[in-house]
Amino acid sequence: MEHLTLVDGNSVMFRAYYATAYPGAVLMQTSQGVYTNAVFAFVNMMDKILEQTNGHILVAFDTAHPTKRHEKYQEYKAGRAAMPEELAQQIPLVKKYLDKAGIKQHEQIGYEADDIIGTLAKEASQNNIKVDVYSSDRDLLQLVDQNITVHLLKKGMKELDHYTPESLYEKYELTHHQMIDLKALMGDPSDNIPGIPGVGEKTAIKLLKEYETIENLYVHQDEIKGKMGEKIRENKELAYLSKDLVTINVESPLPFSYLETEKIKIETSDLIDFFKELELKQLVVRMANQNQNTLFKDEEKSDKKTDKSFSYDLILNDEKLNDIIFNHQEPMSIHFEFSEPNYHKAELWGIGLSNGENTYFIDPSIALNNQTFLNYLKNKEIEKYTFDYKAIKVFLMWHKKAIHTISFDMLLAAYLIKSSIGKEDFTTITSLFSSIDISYEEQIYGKGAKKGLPENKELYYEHIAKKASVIYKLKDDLLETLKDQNQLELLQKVEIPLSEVLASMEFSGLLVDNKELLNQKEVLEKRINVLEESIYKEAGETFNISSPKQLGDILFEKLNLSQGKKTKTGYSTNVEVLEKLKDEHPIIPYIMEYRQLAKLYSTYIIGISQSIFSDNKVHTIFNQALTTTGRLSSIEPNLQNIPIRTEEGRKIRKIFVAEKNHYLLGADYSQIELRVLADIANVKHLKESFLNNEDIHKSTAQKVFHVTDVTSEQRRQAKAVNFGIIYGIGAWSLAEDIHVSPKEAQMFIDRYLEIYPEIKQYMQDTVEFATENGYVKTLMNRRRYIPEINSKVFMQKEFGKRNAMNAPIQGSAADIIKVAMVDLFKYLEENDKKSKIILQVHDELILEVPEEELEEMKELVPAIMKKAVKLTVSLETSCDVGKNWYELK
DNA sequence: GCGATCAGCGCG
DNA sequence: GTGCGTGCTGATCGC
Repeated sequence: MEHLTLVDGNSVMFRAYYATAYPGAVLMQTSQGVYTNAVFAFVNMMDKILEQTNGHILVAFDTAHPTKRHEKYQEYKAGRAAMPEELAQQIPLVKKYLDKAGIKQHEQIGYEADDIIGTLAKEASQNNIKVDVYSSDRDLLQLVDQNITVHLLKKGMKELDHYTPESLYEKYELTHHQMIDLKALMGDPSDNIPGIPGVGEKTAIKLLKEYETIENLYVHQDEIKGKMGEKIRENKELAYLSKDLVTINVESPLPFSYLETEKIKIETSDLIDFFKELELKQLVVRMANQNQNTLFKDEEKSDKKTDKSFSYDLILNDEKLNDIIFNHQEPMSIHFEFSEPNYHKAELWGIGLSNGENTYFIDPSIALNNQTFLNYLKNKEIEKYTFDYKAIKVFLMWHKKAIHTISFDMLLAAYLIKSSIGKEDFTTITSLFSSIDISYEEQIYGKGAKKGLPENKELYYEHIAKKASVIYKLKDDLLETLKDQNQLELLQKVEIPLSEVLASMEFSGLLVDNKELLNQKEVLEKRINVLEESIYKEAGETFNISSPKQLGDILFEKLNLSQGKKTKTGYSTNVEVLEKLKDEHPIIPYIMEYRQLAKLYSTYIIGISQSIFSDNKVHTIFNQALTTTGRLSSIEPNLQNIPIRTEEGRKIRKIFVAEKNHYLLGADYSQIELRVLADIANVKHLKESFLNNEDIHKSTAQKVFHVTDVTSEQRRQAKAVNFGIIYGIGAWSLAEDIHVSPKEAQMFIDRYLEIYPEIKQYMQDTVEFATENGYVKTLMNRRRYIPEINSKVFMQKEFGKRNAMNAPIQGSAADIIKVAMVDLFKYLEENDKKSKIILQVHDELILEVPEEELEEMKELVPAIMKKAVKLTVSLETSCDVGKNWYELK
């Protein structure tokens, strides 16, 4: 043995936690709500440290028990803020990780991690063994010697500072022996070590350079003049006590020696299983890859990877497929595996089929040309179960094939049970509802540019087949849960039928006017070029205007404009900051215009061009199982954020047009969220206003400001409050929004809640419900879990409250329009109408309508939307038609 | 050359 | 510390 690594476990864990728990951060959690951010960062840190070791390593921890230091000084570490609950929960997990990784760990009652590390380090050093210590606690610098290097983690954990006797002297001009005295003189507020009052780092270093040690300082105490001298003489006791407290005990009675620190050989699969449990996908994949490399030597072990308890049959030809389908004219689960998430253009990699007892992998090129199989898919009498039905449906539509009668979709069911699964994959969702072990996609197919079918075909045959079997196996459990939670109707009457609607919308697509697109592209290019020139001229040099960093340098260093707030990485240059600088320099208006046009150009003109298919249409994908509130989202391209608020941006809408002899028809709910609020909170005055068809912001302003004639400014402010209320408002941010002082903003809110007292009551009740049950629900029993609401971290808890207040409102509005879509689609289908729903933008629907159906649809669409759900307030809708999207005002 | 992250900004 | 839910872009940085 020639090298030893010692890690201050508590200190590294703290850093690991706070590196990922900066204010406003959403902490990493498993789908069950177990916090894992600190474990993840800790493991990453340990991986880096392990690369530097050759086998001997120990991680030391503090215990909760008092130490010798507490006996000597009751106030030791007093006043230290309690460890956040989110971190405390992860300590046992980190310890478990160390066990699984074969890394020795130690904690000892009466001693701190420092003492354990100090004792082992000195012991090893005396035997001429090189020691590396890792911590973020500067106290450990006193251990530095010829053999011991101390590595201090800096903020964010990306960098380490290394301290040897030489570098220590360079930085402090003190020897490592003097580090104890330095700390003793300065004190340390975080450990509540007093030090000498009035002595900080500067003075302490000066004193130690002159007198070397505290002991010698007091031999010469009378030589020191002035106030400083007095203080030093007065606080002799404190200085010695402090020195005693900060001195690491390098002779702690440990039950083992530095020699017994060898890393134990481990079963990698155990560690992988542990990471899987915690859903730390990155770590699972990393370990699996490392493992693969070592497995080449060991063939036996690689057999262990294939699951013995799972078996499936391969179907690679028509005869066998005919046979199988003939024998299984019964409900089965079907899984289509695609080469990429965009199923409009994806290849089909394989099909899984299962009836619970038998599971099959079907060659995709066989399946799509086999009439028996295709007949099975479109047989309306036989139920099928899927995971992401819409993907299969749309894929088959592109191939002119049909599929019918889906009675269960695992993705939608899981989403209704727990809407936070939105961003998770099949594997994670599976592990949330069962203990079935199934590989991550990345393990099978790789990731990013390297994604593809593995050479070992059985690997993906099994994977795809297994997915089908999982769908079948989990079906009854999930349906049972939905039934218990009163959500069966939401699945069967809303979400699954909605899948059909969305599939049709996506497949229909939205036609693009190429001439208009090109025209706008050229106009924008010219204007952007002119603006660039003006900006360079004003700045006196060329630079990248799109780089906030470079722009910040120009504005705040070169032109010396008054800077507003800062971001994590530098000056903020966002629109709010620019707005304030508008009159300070002529360059600012140019930059603001440049920003606007550059956004339109890159995101909408160029971005959308890239998503146009060969039919000259864009085919978006609506994600039906993503948002935590129940809304849809739209990607590739996102058609839910096409500009409208400025005239400049709104022109983009001209590029989206109706097909020949068709019109676009847009119908939107007016104030749907406020109406939902009025209904579920039973807000008397709000309901009356809606009943009387009043301008809701105006009537709010009349009541808040006690006036009959409302100024436009008053209406604007009332509108901001109305919106704010829906989001779970705070006075501070409302103040920002409507440019008044926080105090005035608070007055507005108070007045508002006096006028609509039921809202206040509703908000209280909702937060209370969420605190007790851990979730909130919508009109149609959609749930959103809000674990943060019971957090001890203030910010997290407040965030939870706002979510609790907002989710039922936003979610109920989402429920309503979903029902309307299903109703409308059904009507169009049953009555053989040619009109098609093509877009949904949260509170509006857009249809493509043939000329001959136009008058009918103008009546019908709003009518169906209005009566989708019966509330105690009416739902009002407006309706417009035009040849392109721009004309729908 | 790729992936992750940040700042910024578009929508309801 | 400070109003909800989204997706996409270009710049930047680390590997």
